Amino acid sequence: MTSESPSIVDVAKRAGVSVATASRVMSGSTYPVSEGTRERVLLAARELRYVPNSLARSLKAQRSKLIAVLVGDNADPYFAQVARGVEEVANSHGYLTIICNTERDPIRELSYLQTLQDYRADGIVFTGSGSDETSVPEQLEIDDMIEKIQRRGAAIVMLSPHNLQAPSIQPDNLGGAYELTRYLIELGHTRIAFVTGPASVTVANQRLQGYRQALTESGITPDDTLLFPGNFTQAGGERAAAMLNQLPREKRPSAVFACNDETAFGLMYGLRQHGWRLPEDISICGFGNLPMARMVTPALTTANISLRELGRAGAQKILALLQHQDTSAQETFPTTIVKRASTIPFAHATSNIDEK
Amino acid sequence: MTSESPSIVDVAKRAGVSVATASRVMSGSTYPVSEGTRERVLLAARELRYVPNSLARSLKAQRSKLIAVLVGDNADPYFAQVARGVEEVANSHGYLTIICNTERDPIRELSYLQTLQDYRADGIVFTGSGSDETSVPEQLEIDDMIEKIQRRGAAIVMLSPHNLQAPSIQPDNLGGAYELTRYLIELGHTRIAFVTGPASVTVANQRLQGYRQALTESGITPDDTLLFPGNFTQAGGERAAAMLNQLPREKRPSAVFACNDETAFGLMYGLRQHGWRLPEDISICGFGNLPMARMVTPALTTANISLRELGRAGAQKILALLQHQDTSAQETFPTTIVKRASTIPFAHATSNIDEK
DNA sequence: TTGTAAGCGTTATCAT
DNA sequence: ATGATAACGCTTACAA
Repeated sequence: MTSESPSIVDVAKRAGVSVATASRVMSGSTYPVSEGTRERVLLAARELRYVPNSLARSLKAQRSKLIAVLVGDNADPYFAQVARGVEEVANSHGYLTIICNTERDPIRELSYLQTLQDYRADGIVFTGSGSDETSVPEQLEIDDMIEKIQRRGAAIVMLSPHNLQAPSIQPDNLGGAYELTRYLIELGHTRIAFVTGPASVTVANQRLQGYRQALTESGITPDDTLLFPGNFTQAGGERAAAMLNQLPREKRPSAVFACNDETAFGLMYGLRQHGWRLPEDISICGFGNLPMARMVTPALTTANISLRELGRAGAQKILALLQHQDTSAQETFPTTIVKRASTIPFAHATSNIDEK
Repeated sequence: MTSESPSIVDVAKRAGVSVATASRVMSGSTYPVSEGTRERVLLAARELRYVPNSLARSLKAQRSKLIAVLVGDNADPYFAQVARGVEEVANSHGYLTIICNTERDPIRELSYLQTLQDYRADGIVFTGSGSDETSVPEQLEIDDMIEKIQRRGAAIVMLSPHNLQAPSIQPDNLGGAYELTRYLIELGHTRIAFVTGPASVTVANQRLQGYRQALTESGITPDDTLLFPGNFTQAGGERAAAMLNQLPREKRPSAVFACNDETAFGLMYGLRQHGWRLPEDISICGFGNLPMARMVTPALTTANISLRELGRAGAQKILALLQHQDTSAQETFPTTIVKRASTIPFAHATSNIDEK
């Protein structure tokens, strides 16, 4: 138990030099040290199996070389990929990555922020947060905390829409949803349902807005009876399927826009359980283009977000901020729609044929 | 930039007490402090917005309250879920979780272990490592490193088979694969192909072994021409599909055991691209029971591993070890097979019908 | 080129 | 019950 890890003092002693010199060698300082002593120190360190203590180093240096990534849920492939991207860049720059699952709960978010402040994390990448709700008291505290963290010199980057005072890289949710809806309309669909995300989550509402905008522009009045509540999970999609199935035939939409891919997967599964044939009975699109989107049957039409790349970009922005390189405060991250088999022309849909 | 975070010294000054007293209050020590002073300290801390420095605390306490989880790739849902479970338990016990993507590369593994040693991580959960290759020089160094880490007093737990000196919780890969293969045999299949995992990765070979064992016991001689190389990815599964498709009709298997679910997904996708109908043309099973396994068409027969729970168990074992509670060195984690639509009786298979 | 010593923010030991 | 002080392991002025 008593782990007598050798410290730099031991190394110095063994090498017969001062701690300062030993430190200069071990820390890779540019400070001049004669070749002879350098080697003696290195040798001593090797012999003692010396391991520098990052905690002490960080304490002294006032920077931890720790980057945190706050995600809604790492078990969700969306977040898992973003986190992967963050870690990739962080690691290649000598940073460790701390992962925090917030479950989109402001209380948990706040608690993590507090802890990360305690640990003097150098950077924090936010994703899967962002609520429209400004009335929640925690939101104010989060605002406050974020400011404190930034004042300390740490960098914060948001990868989802947020009304906080921090640089962000935001996927073009509105644009993607708009394009996707336009595409459905071009296919001839007019009754297009929408399965929402969790209430008051900004990303979800941005997508809803894009959907509505496309409808309106095409002269279709958004019909709120075609809005079904979801929560970004497969289970939510399945519940929406049950509700769709309850609808009298003539009220059924010929297409559904699911707020994210997971929802679309659950929706497809649920509808099929209820005996619907896809895509004949209904066209479906998702959002995100998860790796499974092309694997399901029928392959899912969706909007691609290069999630791993988004994570990488987030981490890179953190690094840039830490070096006080001016980076634009708000960047947009492209989303491009991917047309696949889950959406077919209204002309081919059974809902259309039935009506004939 | 100059972040004048107040330290405990400032709090003490403001409260008009010694740092010792302030510390006793702030650290939640059991040491007696009069109610009056306690409140003065608390007030001062609040006014100064004092945030204890975990780095300093860890340095002093010789424990970092950091737990690391080493995964092959966090973008793989298998690992993402395990990591989620680890983080869940870690967080609820006041630990932060560091995530490390090793890409199953011993060099990267070693480098992470080194860094984690530097940071004095209290615990390390390994998963997605474990090679049969003992000849690789890095493997020896990893052994060495692990021992060093343990000597320091840190806890290490393996969640995949490993020939290292550390406690482990291992999913019953052999048993699951055995059961799954038995099931295929019961369905009447005799020509059962196997898509492997990455070469020399122990988990993959354990599954192969279970498959072989079941065949042999049923009097079927394992046929190595039915072994197709995979690598635990969708892409690997797709390549295997192409190879299967090349096979002359009479040499085709009537069922395939894919070494994990991702491979099975790729395989299904690939085969369908080549015009195969599933499950009529071939039965398929995977391993892992990822959330998508039930969503694909046909729903995938597979062996369930409660991955999040596995991660939780891993973290719990770390905590137990840190408190020197004796926990059994080697635990087995159950796998249970889940029968779904992707596997049908040989009697219903087209390969059988064709032969008639 | 090398060494001395102060300090990063805590906590624990020993006095008082 | 409270306080002074010495660590924890490292880096960096400042001296030599």
